[in-house]
Amino acid sequence: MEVLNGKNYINQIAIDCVVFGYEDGQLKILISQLKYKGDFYALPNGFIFQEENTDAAAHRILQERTGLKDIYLEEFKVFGKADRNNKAFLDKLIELNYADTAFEQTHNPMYEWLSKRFISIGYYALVNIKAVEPQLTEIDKSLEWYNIHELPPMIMDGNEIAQAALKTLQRDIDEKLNVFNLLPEKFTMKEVQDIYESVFERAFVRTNFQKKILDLNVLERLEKKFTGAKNKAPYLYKLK
Amino acid sequence: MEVLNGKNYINQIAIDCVVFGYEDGQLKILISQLKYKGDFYALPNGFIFQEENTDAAAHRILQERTGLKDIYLEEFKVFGKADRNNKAFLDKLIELNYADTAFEQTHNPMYEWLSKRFISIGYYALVNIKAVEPQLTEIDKSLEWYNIHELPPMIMDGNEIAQAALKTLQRDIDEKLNVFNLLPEKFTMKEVQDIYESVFERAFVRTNFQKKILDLNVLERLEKKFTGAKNKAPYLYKLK
DNA sequence: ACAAAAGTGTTATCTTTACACCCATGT
DNA sequence: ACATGGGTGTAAAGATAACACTTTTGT
Repeated sequence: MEVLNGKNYINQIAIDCVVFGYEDGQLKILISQLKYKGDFYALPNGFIFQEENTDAAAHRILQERTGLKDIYLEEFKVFGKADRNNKAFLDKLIELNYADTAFEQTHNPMYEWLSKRFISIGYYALVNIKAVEPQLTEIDKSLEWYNIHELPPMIMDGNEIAQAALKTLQRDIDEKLNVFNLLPEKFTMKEVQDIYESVFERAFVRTNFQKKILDLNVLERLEKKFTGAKNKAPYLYKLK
Repeated sequence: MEVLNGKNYINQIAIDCVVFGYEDGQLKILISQLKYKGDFYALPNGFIFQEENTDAAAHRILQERTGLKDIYLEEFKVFGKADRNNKAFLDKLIELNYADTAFEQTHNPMYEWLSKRFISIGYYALVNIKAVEPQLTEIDKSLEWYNIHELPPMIMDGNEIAQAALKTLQRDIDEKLNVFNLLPEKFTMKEVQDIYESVFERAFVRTNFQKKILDLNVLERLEKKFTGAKNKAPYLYKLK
């Protein structure tokens, strides 16, 4: 049983979260830039308390960063390569930030703890982006949304994890009908289609897409949405 | 870094394997009965070495028990409840086997190590049952095949893990085309159908099933298989 | 000849796709 | 009036399901 910041975490296991949101017609994920010299980008991540369900840990990690309590979450893959550790990242960070202070790597318990081989459990989350107010933790310089198809290079295998999450979403989206977690209570069909097109990186025929989604029989048609645009106003829908 | 039998394993992480095989028209999985008093049944499981990929660990665990080197394996789910530990099982085992020897639980390092909360990574494997020669490890009384729909009660959440594996197989089987890993090099269409019917617990119309599988365009038709039965001999197939 | 199981073919039904057409909205 | 995007309908194409029919095998 080891300790990080006085917390009783399980050793050598991490959780990495790929948080999907939808905004301006784009599918995005939440990425933190670390508040250290050097452009370090990372997925929201954290560790698991000894007496905490792994699912609960993922929820806690995301609540800290999004303020949201009830988040749609799915565990999707374990990342467990033997050489999967933070050493390269930590050494670079120390080199760029603590070069003059002669950082004691070999006997620093935090360095020891963090530089071990880590197995990470990948979760993906679908959130209503408007409901999120990104919360900086003590190690974040920024916490922002990036288009899933234009991600900055992340530390460790962050980019690989994000791609695997997207692939899982492709597999799950029709089966679990979880797209709607990305949208506010009321939404238009075009918004649903935008998300599908981002997820699958291809266009869908508008009219057939509408039919397919309505045939799922999970949506209730509401009033029209008048945007001021000079075209027919689309209907709003909500989940039944 | 802790030690079990002198091995350098990662703490508090285990691997549980659901090994599927097909025999006598039935889908079966491999289950060990432990060589202790009390009817303890368990999935093939083990731990991960510090310098070992998790996938490699799963392969090693299965090679020890099946003798097979190249096994079709898929990681499918993490089992991470906070109360997931071996305590109840170990205490029962000690009560039934070491009652008179006043087993020192509190300071026995093996007990300490094993009774901690464990996160388990679930893998499922598909093997040609004929190629397997179950190998007893030092803790097994027997290692046998059980019909997936008639499993004995296992220690921990073994039964839950097996059910989750089956559910994953239902999802994967058409997409990954991995059924054929359950069969020998040459097999008949009926054998493929038997497996599908076990996996989905429902009947398929024979003629349509044949068409569906052949339309996948992954099989090559070979010679007929004469069994001595008084009916038309079925063709054998193999993967292209 | 016959029973049992395997293989082929045909038709009906359901799903998916492509696209024509009409409708509402603001300038 | 018209450009723009939204909604409905229809027909063609493709996939799935039901089932009749034929073939092969050993007794």
